[in-house]
Amino acid sequence: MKEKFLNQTNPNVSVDCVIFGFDGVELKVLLVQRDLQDNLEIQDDTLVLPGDLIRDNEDLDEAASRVLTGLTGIRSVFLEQIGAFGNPNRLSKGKDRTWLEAVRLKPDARVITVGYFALINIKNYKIKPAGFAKHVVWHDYKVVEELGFDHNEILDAAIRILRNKLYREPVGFKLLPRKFSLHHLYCLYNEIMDAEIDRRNFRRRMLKTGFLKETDEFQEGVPHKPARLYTFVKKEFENVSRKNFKFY
Amino acid sequence: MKEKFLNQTNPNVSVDCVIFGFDGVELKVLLVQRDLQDNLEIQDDTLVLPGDLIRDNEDLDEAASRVLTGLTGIRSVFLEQIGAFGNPNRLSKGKDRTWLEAVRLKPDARVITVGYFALINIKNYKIKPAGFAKHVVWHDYKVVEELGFDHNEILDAAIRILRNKLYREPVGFKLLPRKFSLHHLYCLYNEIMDAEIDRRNFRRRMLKTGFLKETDEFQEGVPHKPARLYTFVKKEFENVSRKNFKFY
DNA sequence: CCAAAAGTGTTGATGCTACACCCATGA
DNA sequence: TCATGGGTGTAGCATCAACACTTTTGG
Repeated sequence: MKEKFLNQTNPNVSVDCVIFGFDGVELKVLLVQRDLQDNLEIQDDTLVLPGDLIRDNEDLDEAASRVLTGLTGIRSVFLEQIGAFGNPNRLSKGKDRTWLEAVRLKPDARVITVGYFALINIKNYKIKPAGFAKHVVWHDYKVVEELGFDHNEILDAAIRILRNKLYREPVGFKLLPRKFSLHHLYCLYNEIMDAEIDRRNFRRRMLKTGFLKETDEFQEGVPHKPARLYTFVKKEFENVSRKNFKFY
Repeated sequence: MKEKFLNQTNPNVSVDCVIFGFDGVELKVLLVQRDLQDNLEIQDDTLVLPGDLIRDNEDLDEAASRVLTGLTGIRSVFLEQIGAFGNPNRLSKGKDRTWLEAVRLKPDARVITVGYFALINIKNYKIKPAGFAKHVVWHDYKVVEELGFDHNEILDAAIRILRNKLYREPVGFKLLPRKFSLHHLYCLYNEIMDAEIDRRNFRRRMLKTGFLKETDEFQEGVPHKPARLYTFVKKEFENVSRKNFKFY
C-alpha cells in the first residue's frame, strides 16, 4: 500500500511535527509508532514524530497543518516552523531503511524535512489515529528515548524553542484549557523550564502583564480554597525585543 | 550552459544566503545580479540573494557554506539557518520563470529553499564573482527594493533574527575587524537596531559583559583623542535565557 | 479544628537611566 | 585654543528576589 497521489507528492521534502501537550503535571509529546503495513512479519515498534512528504500544491505550513489535523482533528492551532533538517544520512539507520523500503515509492530518495512545533490543549482533543500511523501516544517528554530517523534532534530543537518562547512570549496559555488557575499556569512553567520559580512573584508578574483577565469562575471540588480562573486576552505586544519582556 | 553535476543536484531543494556586512556606517547585504548566460538578448538586472540547489551528498549547512565560499573566498564564518521557505508560488513571477528556463535543467520543478544568514567582516574579504553570478554588490540594506523570487521575505526574516541575536548574544563583533573601538561597536548597534542608545551606558554595559578584552592599541590618524581598541573574547555563556542577558 | 493551597504585602538589594563633566588629540 | 569624540562618575528611580502572614475552603 504505497503512497497514493504519487504524482502529487514531492519525494524530497517532508514535514515533521513536534506536538506538545500538558496534562497538568507533565509535558507530553505526541509520538506515533510507525508500522510496516503489508510486511507484518517484520517487527518495528520505533517511535517517530508524526510527519509526511509534502504535496506539490501545498505550502510547508499547510503540510504541517494537514499532518496535525489528520492526527488530532484540530484545525486552527499554534503551529510554528522550527527549521530544516537535511543531514544526508538522516534516513540511513537500518530500521529506518527497512521502513522506507516498505512504504515509500522512492525509498532511496534524499529527504529534507522541515520541523514544526505545535502547542495544543491536551484535554480538548481526542487523538484519532489516521492512515499511516496506527498507534498514537502522548509520551512523557522527559523519558523519550531513541526515536526513528533524526527525530531526537528535531525534538531537541523544538524544546529549546519552546523554552525560549515561554520565557518571552505569552504562549503557555495554548497548552491550557481556556479557563485556568494561576496555579495551573505556574505548574506549567515550573515543569517546562527547569527552574523553581517563586510562587508569589510568579503570580504578580503574570498579572502585571495585562494578558490575563479574571473570570467570575472558580475551581470546584478541591479540598482547599478554590482558585479563581483566568482567561488569556491578547493585548498589544509591540516591540518584545525592545521592552525586554519576560514572563517568569 | 545548464548545471553541471546534474545527477548530483537535488532539483527540489536550494539554499539562499543573506550575507550581512558593516562598513562603519551602514548595514550592507551581499546581492547578486543574476544573468541569463547564453540568452544575452534578454535583459534581466534583477537582484537576488546568492544561492544554489543543494547537492545530493552535502548537508544544508555545507551547501550554504559552499555558496558563501564560492562568492567571497571565506571559509569559516558565522553562518546560521533562518528556516525553510516553501510557498508553491515562490518561483512563479514572470522574470523569475524566464531565468529558470534559461538556466535550470528542470525549470518547472518545485523548489523549497532554506535560508541562511552570515555575518562577515566586510573589509577583510574581496568579493570574487564566481560562476553563475557575474555581478556581486554590497547593497545598502535600507534601500533594498524588489528582489527576485521570494527573497525579500527571506531578507526580512534574516534582519529580524539579526536584531534579536544582536540584542541577546555577542554577535555584533563578527561584523567588525578583529580589533575595534567601542565607538565602532556603538555605531553598529545604533545602525542595526533603530534605537538611540546612550553612548555612555552602552560602553559600561558592554564592558561589564566580560566579552571584551582591551588591547594596547589605539586608533591612529583621527583628529581627536584616539580610542582604545578591543578584541572579542569568548567567555562562558551559560543560560542566556536564564540570566536574561541583554547587550544594549 | 486541621490541612492545603489561595491570595496579599513588605523590604532590601540591584540595576538601569539620565544625566554632567574632564581628557587627549590634530588642526 | 578649538572642535571632536574618548572616557569616568553619580544620584534617583524602577524592578526584582526573598521573604511572612492572612484567608478560605473541604474534611
